[in-house]
Amino acid sequence: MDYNFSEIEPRWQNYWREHGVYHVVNNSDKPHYYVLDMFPYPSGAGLHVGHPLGYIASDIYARYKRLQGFNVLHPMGYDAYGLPAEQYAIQTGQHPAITTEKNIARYREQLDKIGFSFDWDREVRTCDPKYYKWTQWTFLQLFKHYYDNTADKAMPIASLVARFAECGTADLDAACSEPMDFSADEWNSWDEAKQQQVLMNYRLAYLADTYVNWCAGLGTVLANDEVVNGLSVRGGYPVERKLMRQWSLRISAYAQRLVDGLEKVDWTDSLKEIQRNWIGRSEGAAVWFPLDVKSNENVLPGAQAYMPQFDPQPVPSFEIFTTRPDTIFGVTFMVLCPEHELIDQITTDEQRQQVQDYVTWAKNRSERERQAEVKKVSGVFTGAYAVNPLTEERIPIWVSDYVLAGYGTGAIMAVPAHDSRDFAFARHFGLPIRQVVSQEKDVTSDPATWEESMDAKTGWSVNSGFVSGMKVKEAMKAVIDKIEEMGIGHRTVNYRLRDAIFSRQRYWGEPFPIYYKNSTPYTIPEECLPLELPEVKEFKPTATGEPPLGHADKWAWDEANCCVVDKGRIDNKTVFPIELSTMPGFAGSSGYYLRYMDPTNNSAYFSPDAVGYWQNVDLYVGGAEHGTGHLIYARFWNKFLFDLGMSVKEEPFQKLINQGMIQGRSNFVYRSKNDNNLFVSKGLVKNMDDVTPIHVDINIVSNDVLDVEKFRQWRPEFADAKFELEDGKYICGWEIEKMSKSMFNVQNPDDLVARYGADTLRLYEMFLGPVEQAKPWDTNGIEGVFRFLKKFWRLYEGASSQPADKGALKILHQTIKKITDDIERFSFNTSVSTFMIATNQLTDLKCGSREVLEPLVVLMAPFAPHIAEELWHQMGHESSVCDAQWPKYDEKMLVEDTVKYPVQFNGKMRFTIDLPADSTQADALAAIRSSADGQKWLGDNEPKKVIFVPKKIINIVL
RNA sequence: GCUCUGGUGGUGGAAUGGUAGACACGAGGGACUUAAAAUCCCUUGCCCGCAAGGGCGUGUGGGUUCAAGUCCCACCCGGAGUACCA
Repeated sequence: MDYNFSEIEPRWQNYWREHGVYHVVNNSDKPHYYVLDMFPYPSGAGLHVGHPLGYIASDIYARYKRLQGFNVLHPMGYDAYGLPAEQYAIQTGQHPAITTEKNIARYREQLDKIGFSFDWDREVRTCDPKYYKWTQWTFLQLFKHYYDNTADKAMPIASLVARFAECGTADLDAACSEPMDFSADEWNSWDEAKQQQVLMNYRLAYLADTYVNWCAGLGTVLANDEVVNGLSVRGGYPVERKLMRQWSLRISAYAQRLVDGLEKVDWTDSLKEIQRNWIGRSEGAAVWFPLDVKSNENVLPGAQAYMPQFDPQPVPSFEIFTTRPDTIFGVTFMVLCPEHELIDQITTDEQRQQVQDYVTWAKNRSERERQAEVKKVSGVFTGAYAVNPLTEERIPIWVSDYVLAGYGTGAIMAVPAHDSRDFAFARHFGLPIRQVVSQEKDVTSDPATWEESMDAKTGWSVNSGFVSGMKVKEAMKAVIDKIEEMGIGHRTVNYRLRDAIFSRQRYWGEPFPIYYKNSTPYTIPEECLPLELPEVKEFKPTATGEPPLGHADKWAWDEANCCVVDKGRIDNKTVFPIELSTMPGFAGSSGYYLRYMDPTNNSAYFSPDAVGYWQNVDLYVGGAEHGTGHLIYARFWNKFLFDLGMSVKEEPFQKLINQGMIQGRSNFVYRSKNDNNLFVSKGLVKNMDDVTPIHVDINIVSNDVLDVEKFRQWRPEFADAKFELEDGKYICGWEIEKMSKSMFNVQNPDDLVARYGADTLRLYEMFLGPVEQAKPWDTNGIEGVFRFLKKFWRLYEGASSQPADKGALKILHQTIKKITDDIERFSFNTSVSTFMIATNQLTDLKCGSREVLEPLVVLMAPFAPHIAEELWHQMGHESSVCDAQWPKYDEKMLVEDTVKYPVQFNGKMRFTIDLPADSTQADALAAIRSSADGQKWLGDNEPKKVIFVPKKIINIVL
């Protein structure tokens, strides 16, 4: 009987479903193991061959762990909220829930055909109220907590309130938006609204006026990771900076723990590096520079208020951040960002007009413009001066947009000799440049002759007062010690990581469980969750510019009856308006891995028992493109839940594997420029200028040979196409590009499953190359894998209970060893090769022994579960191969009697020689001498040196 | 610019300091067949040679080593991330 995958595969898929083979329980004597895939957004296009790559790899590992005796959690679900379904709704009026439902059904159908071992009883969908109840719940907890830097964890707001009532902000070290300083009396004298306003400064989920990434094209605000080069990642619309009142998550409070945690996880260095760069920790010093009040009559007394918490100076000062305190003797000007609040107060009358014009211009520039013109230097002098606290020099204060408002204090001390940006600025405006670091001790040169600044953090200080002659590192320490002693600054750390903007002016997302009394936000009680997404008439923003939820009629909170009521009943006494924004995509995906542990729990996010059993994700597989988004947010979310005592591990994903992107391989036909109907085969094109390459659907091309009949039918304009053929064939050109519809290079897994079966698809995706490497999709090789499976199948047609001979057993044990090693290091492409080698060898030996074939089928089961299950049952087993036992190799079976030694002379391989495995160096040399090959190369010469590596190699140096 | 990756036959790739090119695809030749499909066998890095055999070969140039695709230094090229973060 031939290998009939189309009969076998659906039959076993039904069997698995009916027998609940992949159902996982939360209690077991077995050790636990959690294998997770990044769940997909169900797009309208369905899966292409790139999606299952990671799923297949994780499925192999999950099945392998199960065969090793682990209780394996391997769930799947859908990241179901998102922009495309909503954009589609705006265009067509079809409710996003319907679109999403349809797309999920299609995904499920495609996934089922590939034979994954997912426990579908645990499926989650982020748009399901039973699920987002807990997304909303977590948001409420974030709202009700603040970050205490002393305890280094999140603490209840209630304890902060108690503290304020007792001692105000005294000794408080908490993450906040603005430093605050008040007494218990002040706190107690404030009314409810004022107190709420103050608390907002500390909450981990807070409402604030912040500069946001406003994307008019999508009608919403975006997080930093959703914007690339000034354009939205989704849709590519321009993004501008805008000051808006938005919900944010105080993820910056966790910056240090997010950096530290990277030490504890088993991720690739490159991904850790991406996160480290994104968090952007830099050590340095905060230094207060006093204003030169005497020489600047325009400085208002109000400037003093700029330093509310820290007031060491008799004169007004402003704070800067620097990573190079050692260069403080080289400061020749100061720069403020255009948003800096000091600008108005210090600018002189002569400069006022110019400064105002510049600030207006800078603020109105789009992010894209600003980024595109980074090389262009711009700025203006304020007319005011600061004083260098160490040299007492008078230093001009400038305004420029190369200093960013969102980092540090939005003000810098400029050291043009040792900072390339300051250097460019100084050169452009003719400001002085002073060398304070030299690469060779006491050797200086005239900065006027320099072509660039010396940014390196190495060398010695020069022209630097008391630190002159010190190494850069010592000078840094000495300067910080000095400014701390003077009380004008301190050692500090800055992070590039900004708080995550959490509001979206969209419909298809989780509603915020928040209502407003006099524009002060209040939380909807936890027991009233979920706050369900209301129906709306339209998915567009309202005429007044409100988010789509503004169209909802029933969208007001009845405080007394704790229910959502009609908007018409809003009286701001007992019925209040509900928040109109929804949460962003990363809200639902930040904690889903925990929910899989206990997906139907209605009284808690997940039970302590469930998380106590599963702990965290042991293996997470997904794309590296989530490095600055999902993988940061999820780590933050998990750490917060850890602080709450809910999650039990600080890091959610212990080991992480990035699957490489599958690129498309496009095919081209070449249309003659002289004859619009003539297509020239690739080999016959003499000059590429004479032809126009046209993308052609890869589904009508096989091994780069075009099916000309299908091409004529493909599109009406090609119906009468003529061809110039080579050897009777039309050969297409090819190129590696992104996989996309417009390039006609999308490969749909269903077509391949229909043609070759799921097992072939699974093996072939693995056979393409290392999982983590990007590689082009090319169906050319799939035939080879299909042939292999047919050959593997034939091996079992002669299965018998005869004992196996030694050779066959050796092949088996070698295979067990290699496959086990390969799976452990996620080298699945070499596993497939190993199966091919074993099958070829056993076929040559005509081995039909069950003693060999049974363990072999277990080895195959994680890779090709359908054929393995079929053969397993054919050999008389009643239970699923999924519950078989992973074979162990016997070292004794691998022992070789003789070893084929490569013999090198001066490091060049000349011949091989068979020697007994226990040969010594002397034995080997004697054998070489007496062999014909040995005579030829060695003759009667005495080797200068002989390297003999037992069982590996012999190298003779002459 | 900075950071991280990668560079091996016509193609995908293998080789954890020890025989470079495993395993496949493609190509060429052959067997079986009325034919096709399927299956099987041989050849296939480049150069010289009828052959035996030899030389050259892992982006480039150096180095370490008995031995380098693998380790070190410098450079070139591709991909990804990031982008005035002081």
